Amino acid sequence: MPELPEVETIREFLVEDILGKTIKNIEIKVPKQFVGDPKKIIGQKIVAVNRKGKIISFKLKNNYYLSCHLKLTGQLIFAKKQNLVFKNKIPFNKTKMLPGNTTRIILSFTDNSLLYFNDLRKFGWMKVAKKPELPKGVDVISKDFSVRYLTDVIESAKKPIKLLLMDQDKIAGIGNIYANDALFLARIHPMKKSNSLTNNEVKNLYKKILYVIKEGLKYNGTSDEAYVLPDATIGKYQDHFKVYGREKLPCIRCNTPIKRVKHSGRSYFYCPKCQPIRI
DNA sequence: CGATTCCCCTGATAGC
DNA sequence: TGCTATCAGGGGAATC
Repeated sequence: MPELPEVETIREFLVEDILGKTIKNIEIKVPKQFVGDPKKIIGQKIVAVNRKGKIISFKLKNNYYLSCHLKLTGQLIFAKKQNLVFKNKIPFNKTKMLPGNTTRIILSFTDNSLLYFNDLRKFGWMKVAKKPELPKGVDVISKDFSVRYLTDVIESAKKPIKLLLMDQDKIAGIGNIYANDALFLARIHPMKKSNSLTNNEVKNLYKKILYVIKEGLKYNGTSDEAYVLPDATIGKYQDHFKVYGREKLPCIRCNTPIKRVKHSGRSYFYCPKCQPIRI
């Protein structure tokens, strides 16, 4: 599921691929996934490729923005021309060519290159508006995300710390993978009440959050499901998971089997020995 | 208001 | 083999 490292990796690739290009046409195959007036983007040059949290926004020459959220299974894949055969299999698509069975929206540019928005589960969206769609929270890799800010947010919340880390209205960019892994490295139980963390725990957690996000970026994100880079290659952070996705596998630190519990419809992964609920 | 559940969707998987 | 029920999950809406 695309979180900050995945979306930032996509953004960096798209700066190379489509920044400065002019949109020739848009084909919307699933109308519910596109919000706004598609005519507003036709003939417009892309003058910036931005990101905040998990949302990517293309700024257009006419000052409109095309924003995109990939949710669980969204993909943004670039092709220099039609009928391009990709070297890699595209997850959840039957062939190595696009458009595929999960292609929902297609942008074409005046140089005949294309950007495909694929999304198996149809939860993602694109939106055209005069302003970019922005999460309220502070972006994790912006300079506004400080120990001070994290402390303020944590001290004023009672909910489980993992839920807080994933709250996009507070901190933008962290999802289930990096929240679970950061808490493991910080040796904090994911269900621990936010306002029960000590100052040292918060400081340490801050470091571990930045560490796992940087690890995610270093490996071009996590491709354990649908996520691929815009060139259809895969990220590799899944080979470096700390606890996420490791239910019943030995803890990388103490060999204790990793536990997985469900709460509020989401999975919590943790090592019962390294992350005791009481400290 | 805070906490929890439902819902959107479809491929993978388990159960019979 | 083949059909059916269950599950995963970001985030907004509905409900408790």
